[in-house]
Amino acid sequence: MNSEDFLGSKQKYRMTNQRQVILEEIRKVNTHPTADEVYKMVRKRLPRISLGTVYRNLEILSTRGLIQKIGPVSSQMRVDGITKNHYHLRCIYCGSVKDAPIDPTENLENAIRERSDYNIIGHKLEFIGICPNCGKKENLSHKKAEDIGN
Amino acid sequence: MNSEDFLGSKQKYRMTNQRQVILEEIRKVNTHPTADEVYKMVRKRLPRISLGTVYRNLEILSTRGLIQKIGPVSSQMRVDGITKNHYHLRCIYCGSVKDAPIDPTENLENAIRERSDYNIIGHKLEFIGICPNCGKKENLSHKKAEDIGN
DNA sequence: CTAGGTGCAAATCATTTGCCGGGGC
DNA sequence: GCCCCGGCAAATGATTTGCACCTAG
Repeated sequence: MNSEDFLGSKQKYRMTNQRQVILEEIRKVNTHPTADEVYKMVRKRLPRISLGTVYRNLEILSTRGLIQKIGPVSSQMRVDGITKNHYHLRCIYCGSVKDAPIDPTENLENAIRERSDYNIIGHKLEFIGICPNCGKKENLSHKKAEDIGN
Repeated sequence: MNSEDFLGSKQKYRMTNQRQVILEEIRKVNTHPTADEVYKMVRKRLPRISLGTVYRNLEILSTRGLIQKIGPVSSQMRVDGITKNHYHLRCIYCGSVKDAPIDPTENLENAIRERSDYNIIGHKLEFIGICPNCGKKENLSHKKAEDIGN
Protein backbone atom coordinates (compact mmCIF):
# COMPACT_ATOMS: atom_id res chain seq x y z
CA MET A 1 0.00 0.00 0.00
CA ASN A 2 2.87 2.39 0.47
CA SER A 3 3.45 4.20 -2.77
CA GLU A 4 7.03 5.03 -1.99
CA ASP A 5 7.97 1.40 -2.11
CA PHE A 6 7.09 0.76 -5.70
CA LEU A 7 7.46 4.20 -7.15
CA GLY A 8 11.19 4.12 -6.90
CA SER A 9 11.07 7.86 -6.33
CA LYS A 10 14.51 9.19 -5.58
CA GLN A 11 13.53 12.81 -5.11
CA LYS A 12 13.95 14.61 -1.88
CA TYR A 13 11.20 17.00 -1.04
CA ARG A 14 11.33 19.82 1.46
CA MET A 15 8.38 20.54 3.71
CA THR A 16 7.86 24.05 2.49
CA ASN A 17 5.44 26.48 3.98
CA GLN A 18 2.84 26.09 1.22
CA ARG A 19 3.09 22.33 1.46
CA GLN A 20 2.68 22.45 5.22
CA VAL A 21 -0.34 24.71 5.06
CA ILE A 22 -2.02 22.56 2.44
CA LEU A 23 -1.49 19.51 4.59
CA GLU A 24 -2.75 21.23 7.72
CA GLU A 25 -5.89 22.47 6.05
CA ILE A 26 -6.69 19.03 4.68
CA ARG A 27 -6.21 17.50 8.09
CA LYS A 28 -8.28 20.18 9.74
CA VAL A 29 -11.51 19.23 8.00
CA ASN A 30 -13.24 15.91 8.19
CA THR A 31 -14.68 16.18 4.70
CA HIS A 32 -12.97 15.09 1.51
CA PRO A 33 -12.30 18.31 -0.30
CA THR A 34 -11.74 18.67 -4.02
CA ALA A 35 -8.57 20.31 -5.27
CA ASP A 36 -10.46 23.51 -5.73
CA GLU A 37 -11.84 23.42 -2.21
CA VAL A 38 -8.35 22.89 -0.85
CA TYR A 39 -7.26 25.87 -2.90
CA LYS A 40 -9.99 28.03 -1.39
CA MET A 41 -9.16 26.93 2.15
CA VAL A 42 -5.46 27.46 1.75
CA ARG A 43 -5.91 30.84 0.13
CA LYS A 44 -7.30 32.23 3.35
CA ARG A 45 -3.88 31.77 4.86
CA LEU A 46 -1.77 32.17 1.74
CA PRO A 47 -3.65 34.56 -0.52
CA ARG A 48 -1.05 34.46 -3.27
CA ILE A 49 -0.86 30.70 -3.67
CA SER A 50 -1.80 29.40 -7.09
CA LEU A 51 -4.04 26.52 -8.03
CA GLY A 52 -1.17 24.95 -9.90
CA THR A 53 0.85 24.83 -6.70
CA VAL A 54 -2.02 23.16 -4.91
CA TYR A 55 -2.21 20.47 -7.57
CA ARG A 56 1.54 19.97 -7.57
CA ASN A 57 1.59 19.59 -3.82
CA LEU A 58 -1.43 17.32 -3.61
CA GLU A 59 0.39 15.08 -6.03
CA ILE A 60 3.56 15.10 -3.97
CA LEU A 61 1.78 14.66 -0.65
CA SER A 62 -0.10 11.66 -1.94
CA THR A 63 3.02 10.18 -3.46
CA ARG A 64 4.58 10.44 -0.04
CA GLY A 65 1.58 8.83 1.58
CA LEU A 66 0.69 11.88 3.64
CA ILE A 67 -2.71 12.18 2.06
CA GLN A 68 -4.81 9.97 -0.11
CA LYS A 69 -6.50 10.70 -3.40
CA ILE A 70 -10.01 9.46 -3.85
CA GLY A 71 -11.90 9.05 -7.06
CA PRO A 72 -10.57 9.10 -10.57
CA VAL A 73 -7.84 6.49 -10.48
CA SER A 74 -7.17 7.44 -14.01
CA SER A 75 -8.89 10.37 -15.57
CA GLN A 76 -10.83 8.64 -18.27
CA MET A 77 -14.24 7.14 -17.99
CA ARG A 78 -14.56 3.58 -19.20
CA VAL A 79 -17.63 1.63 -20.12
CA ASP A 80 -18.56 -1.92 -19.59
CA GLY A 81 -21.05 -3.92 -21.58
CA ILE A 82 -21.68 -6.31 -18.73
CA THR A 83 -24.25 -4.76 -16.51
CA LYS A 84 -24.43 -7.25 -13.72
CA ASN A 85 -22.30 -6.08 -10.86
CA HIS A 86 -18.73 -7.25 -10.80
CA TYR A 87 -15.38 -6.00 -9.60
CA HIS A 88 -12.44 -4.59 -11.44
CA LEU A 89 -8.72 -4.95 -11.51
CA ARG A 90 -6.77 -1.92 -12.56
CA CYS A 91 -3.10 -1.71 -13.45
CA ILE A 92 -1.35 1.35 -12.07
CA TYR A 93 1.13 1.38 -14.91
CA CYS A 94 -0.84 0.93 -18.08
CA GLY A 95 -4.24 1.95 -16.71
CA SER A 96 -5.94 -1.10 -18.19
CA VAL A 97 -9.03 -2.46 -16.51
CA LYS A 98 -10.02 -6.10 -16.35
CA ASP A 99 -12.81 -7.93 -14.58
CA ALA A 100 -11.77 -9.38 -11.26
CA PRO A 101 -12.13 -13.15 -10.94
CA ILE A 102 -14.22 -12.91 -7.80
CA ASP A 103 -17.94 -12.67 -7.33
CA PRO A 104 -19.58 -9.66 -5.72
CA THR A 105 -21.09 -10.13 -2.33
CA GLU A 106 -24.10 -8.58 -0.71
CA ASN A 107 -22.40 -8.85 2.65
CA LEU A 108 -20.53 -5.64 2.17
CA GLU A 109 -23.66 -3.64 1.50
CA ASN A 110 -25.49 -5.26 4.35
CA ALA A 111 -22.70 -4.43 6.75
CA ILE A 112 -22.99 -0.79 5.78
CA ARG A 113 -26.76 -0.72 5.94
CA GLU A 114 -26.61 -1.71 9.57
CA ARG A 115 -24.24 1.07 10.42
CA SER A 116 -25.31 4.05 8.39
CA ASP A 117 -28.38 6.03 7.48
CA TYR A 118 -27.55 6.09 3.80
CA ASN A 119 -29.88 4.46 1.35
CA ILE A 120 -27.31 2.15 -0.21
CA ILE A 121 -27.93 1.27 -3.81
CA GLY A 122 -24.66 -0.31 -4.78
CA HIS A 123 -20.96 -0.54 -4.32
CA LYS A 124 -17.84 -0.43 -6.41
CA LEU A 125 -14.79 -2.45 -5.62
CA GLU A 126 -11.60 -2.00 -7.53
CA PHE A 127 -8.31 -3.73 -6.97
CA ILE A 128 -5.20 -1.78 -7.72
CA GLY A 129 -2.13 -3.62 -8.82
CA ILE A 130 0.42 -4.27 -11.46
CA CYS A 131 -0.54 -6.45 -14.38
CA PRO A 132 1.79 -9.30 -15.32
CA ASN A 133 2.83 -7.52 -18.47
CA CYS A 134 3.82 -4.30 -16.74
CA GLY A 135 5.33 -6.31 -13.91
CA LYS A 136 7.91 -7.64 -16.32
CA LYS A 137 8.83 -4.19 -17.53
CA GLU A 138 9.01 -2.92 -13.99
CA ASN A 139 11.75 -5.35 -13.15
CA LEU A 140 13.85 -4.28 -16.07
CA SER A 141 13.78 -0.54 -15.53
CA HIS A 142 12.18 1.57 -12.87
CA LYS A 143 9.56 3.85 -14.28
CA LYS A 144 9.29 7.46 -13.35
CA ALA A 145 6.54 8.52 -10.99
CA GLU A 146 4.86 10.58 -13.70
CA ASP A 147 4.11 7.50 -15.74
CA ILE A 148 1.94 6.15 -13.04
CA GLY A 149 -1.76 6.83 -12.72
CA ASN A 150 -3.24 7.74 -9.36
CA MET B 1 -28.89 -1.40 -8.47
CA ASN B 2 -31.07 -0.64 -11.47
CA SER B 3 -30.72 3.02 -12.28
CA GLU B 4 -34.11 3.27 -13.92
CA ASP B 5 -35.82 2.61 -10.66
CA PHE B 6 -34.58 5.63 -8.84
CA LEU B 7 -33.95 7.99 -11.70
CA GLY B 8 -37.60 8.57 -12.33
CA SER B 9 -36.69 9.29 -15.92
CA LYS B 10 -39.79 9.81 -17.98
CA GLN B 11 -38.10 10.21 -21.32
CA LYS B 12 -38.71 7.77 -24.08
CA TYR B 13 -35.65 6.92 -26.05
CA ARG B 14 -35.58 5.30 -29.44
CA MET B 15 -33.02 2.66 -30.26
CA THR B 16 -31.50 4.53 -33.14
CA ASN B 17 -28.94 3.11 -35.46
CA GLN B 18 -26.02 4.96 -33.84
CA ARG B 19 -27.15 3.89 -30.41
CA GLN B 20 -27.48 0.31 -31.53
CA VAL B 21 -24.05 0.26 -33.12
CA ILE B 22 -22.42 1.79 -30.07
CA LEU B 23 -24.02 -0.83 -27.87
CA GLU B 24 -23.04 -3.65 -30.20
CA GLU B 25 -19.43 -2.55 -30.37
CA ILE B 26 -19.17 -2.30 -26.60
CA ARG B 27 -20.64 -5.74 -26.21
CA LYS B 28 -18.40 -7.15 -28.87
CA VAL B 29 -15.18 -6.53 -26.96
CA ASN B 30 -14.26 -7.93 -23.60
CA THR B 31 -12.18 -4.94 -22.63
CA HIS B 32 -13.44 -1.78 -20.95
CA PRO B 33 -13.03 0.85 -23.60
CA THR B 34 -12.79 4.57 -22.96
CA ALA B 35 -15.23 6.89 -24.69
CA ASP B 36 -12.60 7.63 -27.27
CA GLU B 37 -11.98 3.98 -27.96
CA VAL B 38 -15.68 3.42 -28.42
CA TYR B 39 -15.66 6.32 -30.83
CA LYS B 40 -12.87 4.75 -32.86
CA MET B 41 -14.56 1.36 -32.95
CA VAL B 42 -17.91 2.76 -33.95
CA ARG B 43 -16.42 4.98 -36.60
CA LYS B 44 -15.41 1.94 -38.60
CA ARG B 45 -19.07 1.25 -39.15
CA LEU B 46 -20.40 4.80 -39.01
CA PRO B 47 -17.64 7.02 -40.30
CA ARG B 48 -19.58 10.24 -39.88
CA ILE B 49 -20.55 9.75 -36.23
CA SER B 50 -19.29 12.42 -33.88
CA LEU B 51 -17.61 12.08 -30.53
CA GLY B 52 -20.37 14.15 -28.99
CA THR B 53 -22.93 11.61 -30.10
CA VAL B 54 -20.90 8.83 -28.56
CA TYR B 55 -20.80 10.64 -25.23
CA ARG B 56 -24.49 11.43 -25.37
CA ASN B 57 -25.34 7.84 -26.08
CA LEU B 58 -23.03 6.35 -23.49
CA GLU B 59 -24.81 8.52 -20.98
CA ILE B 60 -28.24 7.37 -22.12
CA LEU B 61 -27.25 3.72 -22.35
CA SER B 62 -25.89 3.73 -18.84
CA THR B 63 -28.91 5.57 -17.51
CA ARG B 64 -30.99 2.81 -19.00
CA GLY B 65 -28.79 0.17 -17.42
CA LEU B 66 -27.66 -1.26 -20.75
CA ILE B 67 -24.02 -0.52 -20.04
CA GLN B 68 -22.09 0.46 -16.99
CA LYS B 69 -19.71 3.32 -16.44
CA ILE B 70 -16.52 2.55 -14.58
CA GLY B 71 -14.25 4.98 -12.91
CA PRO B 72 -14.90 8.62 -12.19
CA VAL B 73 -18.14 8.47 -10.25
CA SER B 74 -17.97 12.17 -10.24
CA SER B 75 -15.33 13.84 -12.27
CA GLN B 76 -13.40 15.63 -9.57
CA MET B 77 -10.54 14.26 -7.58
CA ARG B 78 -10.89 14.49 -3.83
CA VAL B 79 -8.28 14.20 -1.15
CA ASP B 80 -8.33 12.64 2.22
CA GLY B 81 -6.07 13.45 5.13
CA ILE B 82 -6.46 10.05 6.69
CA THR B 83 -3.96 7.77 5.07
CA LYS B 84 -4.77 4.47 6.59
CA ASN B 85 -6.94 2.53 4.23
CA HIS B 86 -10.66 2.93 4.65
CA TYR B 87 -13.77 2.85 2.54
CA HIS B 88 -16.01 5.56 1.25
CA LEU B 89 -19.65 6.35 1.00
CA ARG B 90 -20.70 8.53 -1.88
CA CYS B 91 -24.04 10.20 -2.43
CA ILE B 92 -25.31 10.04 -6.00
CA TYR B 93 -27.23 13.26 -5.61
CA CYS B 94 -24.91 15.72 -3.96
CA GLY B 95 -21.63 13.95 -4.76
CA SER B 96 -20.41 14.21 -1.19
CA VAL B 97 -18.00 11.62 0.13
CA LYS B 98 -17.88 10.32 3.69
CA ASP B 99 -15.89 7.62 5.37
CA ALA B 100 -17.72 4.33 5.61
CA PRO B 101 -18.24 2.98 9.14
CA ILE B 102 -16.68 -0.35 8.32
CA ASP B 103 -13.13 -1.53 8.58
CA PRO B 104 -11.16 -2.65 5.56
CA THR B 105 -10.33 -6.28 5.25
CA GLU B 106 -7.34 -8.05 3.79
CA ASN B 107 -9.58 -10.91 2.81
CA LEU B 108 -10.62 -9.26 -0.39
CA GLU B 109 -7.07 -8.80 -1.58
CA ASN B 110 -6.11 -12.27 -0.59
CA ALA B 111 -9.01 -13.72 -2.50
CA ILE B 112 -7.81 -11.97 -5.62
CA ARG B 113 -4.19 -12.91 -5.13
CA GLU B 114 -5.14 -16.55 -5.27
CA ARG B 115 -6.97 -16.15 -8.51
CA SER B 116 -4.97 -13.72 -10.57
CA ASP B 117 -1.44 -13.03 -11.69
CA TYR B 118 -1.63 -9.36 -10.80
CA ASN B 119 0.67 -7.98 -8.18
CA ILE B 120 -2.05 -6.53 -5.95
CA ILE B 121 -1.06 -3.48 -3.99
CA GLY B 122 -4.38 -2.27 -2.73
CA HIS B 123 -8.07 -1.96 -3.25
CA LYS B 124 -10.72 0.71 -3.23
CA LEU B 125 -14.23 0.13 -2.07
CA GLU B 126 -16.88 2.71 -2.46
CA PHE B 127 -20.52 2.46 -1.54
CA ILE B 128 -22.97 4.33 -3.66
CA GLY B 129 -26.14 5.57 -2.12
CA ILE B 130 -28.32 8.44 -1.16
CA CYS B 131 -27.39 10.43 1.90
CA PRO B 132 -30.10 11.11 4.48
CA ASN B 133 -30.22 14.73 3.52
CA CYS B 134 -30.74 14.12 -0.19
CA GLY B 135 -33.09 11.26 0.65
CA LYS B 136 -35.49 13.75 2.14
CA LYS B 137 -35.44 15.93 -0.92
CA GLU B 138 -35.86 12.93 -3.14
CA ASN B 139 -39.16 12.10 -1.60
CA LEU B 140 -40.51 15.55 -2.18
CA SER B 141 -39.71 15.88 -5.83
CA HIS B 142 -38.13 13.53 -8.30
CA LYS B 143 -34.90 14.89 -9.61
CA LYS B 144 -34.04 14.89 -13.26
CA ALA B 145 -31.54 12.38 -14.55
CA GLU B 146 -29.02 15.10 -15.39
CA ASP B 147 -28.63 16.04 -11.78
CA ILE B 148 -27.27 12.69 -10.91
CA GLY B 149 -23.66 11.71 -11.11
CA ASN B 150 -22.76 8.46 -12.76
C1' DC C 1 -46.21 19.32 -35.86
C1' DT C 2 -43.35 17.97 -31.64
C1' DA C 3 -39.65 15.71 -29.51
C1' DG C 4 -35.77 13.17 -29.83
C1' DG C 5 -31.39 12.62 -32.52
C1' DT C 6 -27.30 13.92 -34.89
C1' DG C 7 -23.00 16.23 -36.76
C1' DC C 8 -20.18 19.87 -36.01
C1' DA C 9 -17.74 23.33 -33.68
C1' DA C 10 -17.20 25.99 -29.77
C1' DA C 11 -17.26 26.10 -24.83
C1' DT C 12 -16.31 24.37 -20.32
C1' DC C 13 -14.01 22.14 -16.54
C1' DA C 14 -10.39 19.93 -14.21
C1' DT C 15 -5.78 19.27 -14.41
C1' DT C 16 -1.01 19.85 -16.21
C1' DT C 17 2.95 22.27 -17.93
C1' DG C 18 6.42 25.83 -19.42
C1' DC C 19 8.75 29.64 -18.02
C1' DC C 20 11.28 32.19 -14.90
C1' DG C 21 12.79 34.27 -10.94
C1' DG C 22 14.03 32.95 -5.95
C1' DG C 23 15.87 30.45 -2.05
C1' DG C 24 17.91 26.40 0.50
C1' DC C 25 21.85 23.60 1.12
C1' DG D 1 25.85 25.90 -8.46
C1' DC D 2 22.20 22.75 -8.56
C1' DC D 3 17.81 21.58 -7.62
C1' DC D 4 13.50 22.11 -5.65
C1' DC D 5 9.74 25.66 -5.55
C1' DG D 6 6.04 28.53 -6.36
C1' DG D 7 3.35 32.05 -9.06
C1' DC D 8 1.42 32.85 -13.31
C1' DA D 9 -0.54 32.08 -17.63
C1' DA D 10 -1.05 29.18 -21.38
C1' DA D 11 -1.86 24.49 -22.89
C1' DT D 12 -4.03 20.14 -22.74
C1' DG D 13 -7.47 16.54 -22.54
C1' DA D 14 -11.87 14.84 -21.53
C1' DT D 15 -16.43 15.88 -21.64
C1' DT D 16 -20.45 18.96 -22.49
C1' DT D 17 -23.26 22.10 -24.94
C1' DG D 18 -25.46 25.31 -28.48
C1' DC D 19 -26.97 25.38 -32.90
C1' DA D 20 -29.21 24.03 -37.10
C1' DC D 21 -31.04 20.59 -39.55
C1' DC D 22 -33.33 16.01 -39.91
C1' DT D 23 -36.63 12.27 -39.25
C1' DA D 24 -39.97 9.10 -36.89
C1' DG D 25 -44.42 8.87 -35.04
